[in-house]
Amino acid sequence: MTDSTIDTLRRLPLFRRLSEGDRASLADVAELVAFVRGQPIFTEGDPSRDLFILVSGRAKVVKAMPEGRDMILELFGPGDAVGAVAVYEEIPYPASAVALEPISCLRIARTDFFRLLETRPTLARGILTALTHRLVALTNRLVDRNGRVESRLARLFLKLAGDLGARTDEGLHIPLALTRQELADLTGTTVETSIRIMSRWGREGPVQSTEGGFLITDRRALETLSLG
Amino acid sequence: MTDSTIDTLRRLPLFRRLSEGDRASLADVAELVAFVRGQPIFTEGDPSRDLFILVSGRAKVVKAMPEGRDMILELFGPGDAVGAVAVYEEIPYPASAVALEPISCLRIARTDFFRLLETRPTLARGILTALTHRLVALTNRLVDRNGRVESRLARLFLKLAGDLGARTDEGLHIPLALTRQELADLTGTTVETSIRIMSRWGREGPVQSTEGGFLITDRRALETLSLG
DNA sequence: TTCCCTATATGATCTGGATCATACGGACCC
DNA sequence: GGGTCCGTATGATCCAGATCATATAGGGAA
Repeated sequence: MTDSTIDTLRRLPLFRRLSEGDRASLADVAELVAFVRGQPIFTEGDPSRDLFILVSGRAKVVKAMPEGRDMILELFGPGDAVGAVAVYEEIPYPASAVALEPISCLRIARTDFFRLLETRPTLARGILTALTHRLVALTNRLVDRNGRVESRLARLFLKLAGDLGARTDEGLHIPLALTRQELADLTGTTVETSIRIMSRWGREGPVQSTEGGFLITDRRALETLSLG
Repeated sequence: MTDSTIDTLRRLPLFRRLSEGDRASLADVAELVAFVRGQPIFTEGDPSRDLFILVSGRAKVVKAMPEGRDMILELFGPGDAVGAVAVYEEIPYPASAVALEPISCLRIARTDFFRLLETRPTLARGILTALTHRLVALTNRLVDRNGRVESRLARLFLKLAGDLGARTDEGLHIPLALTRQELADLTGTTVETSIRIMSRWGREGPVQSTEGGFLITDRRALETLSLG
């Protein structure tokens, strides 16, 4: 397993600049684990024993709101460290992480993580960068919660398109199947409202639902909507 | 100036654990500057040349929304580093920082900041901790934006009380003068709504406005409201 | 003093979207 | 086959709070 783990590490931006020795010692303590769609990686309130680094697939970090509603705090993709803050702060996971599709990730125990941090300064630098990026992203999420729901949904699809959109002859394809509920959790609205907008868009508008994802047929219209 | 700067550094949590030598080299590059209430420390879009560390007083970080409305992203107090992310990422300030009262802070130029980061690993560790704390705080801000406006306002006052409330015989006193507009910017509502709630609370409710701040007369009632 | 500007205050509307209700197709299981 | 989920869909109703409008009390500046 160790050899393929080293290969995996070599492909992740976070670890690409490490020396071979660093990567080897990291591979020693990292274990490759897989999850199916909908499976929790960890659950809100659990003691944070492990840090996870996404290798393939996407995951959501959700926080259960007091009224029972869920709120999606972040979407993670390959190379992102999930649960890093909880592990670093030695607090229980403040939110749950759930696989949005079949994923694989590296699991690193807290104790190993801290040992690595002490012995590999370059790793600390990489983590610092990752954290500042997440701070910027979270700030944007805060700002994004303003305006009409339709604008927020439009902005969400523009962001998804930027992150993982693939040009096809029919338009921009987003290969990520999100339920209307998940769209609602991402934009801070209710299922009914997200369904209403999505079905209207499906008829006349700029985004179609496809099996396994979405298709943006009119990016320009989406940009106009995102401002309103 | 350097001597008093070292004294100042010794009192900030972020730098308390540094060696005397570390502090001396930091004091060499830090300059103590003052701002009056309402004065911008830096402005959104400006190139991020300097990092600021608040020594006394409070400041707000605001982002101008497209519709002209302002949004307060964070409140900073003594010991907090303002503009750290922009400086570290070498991007223009993504938001403005404005003094909420007469403040003083240390200004450190980007180049000096990076030089310090390289030569003083303990400093990097301290910054890492500060960043994770801010991540947690920002996440809470995201979650806090749910529920009725009155609940959000109640939660805001409970947080302010926890941060800087002082017990008096009449109740918990918050020595920070925020305008109704700033309360609105913090809770994501309009001036009119924040004025309505504050004047109702002033008559019958749990929070009174005083010169120079607020007085919480019924913390229990505020906690009840914060859940609604 | 008068003028102007800002913060606070309060009333009168209007509406986006939450809430409640009902319905329908598909997947899975017994 | 007939249940029982779950995701999607759509209509009907309702209300918190945005918006618009107007008013009053300081606080400077001239």
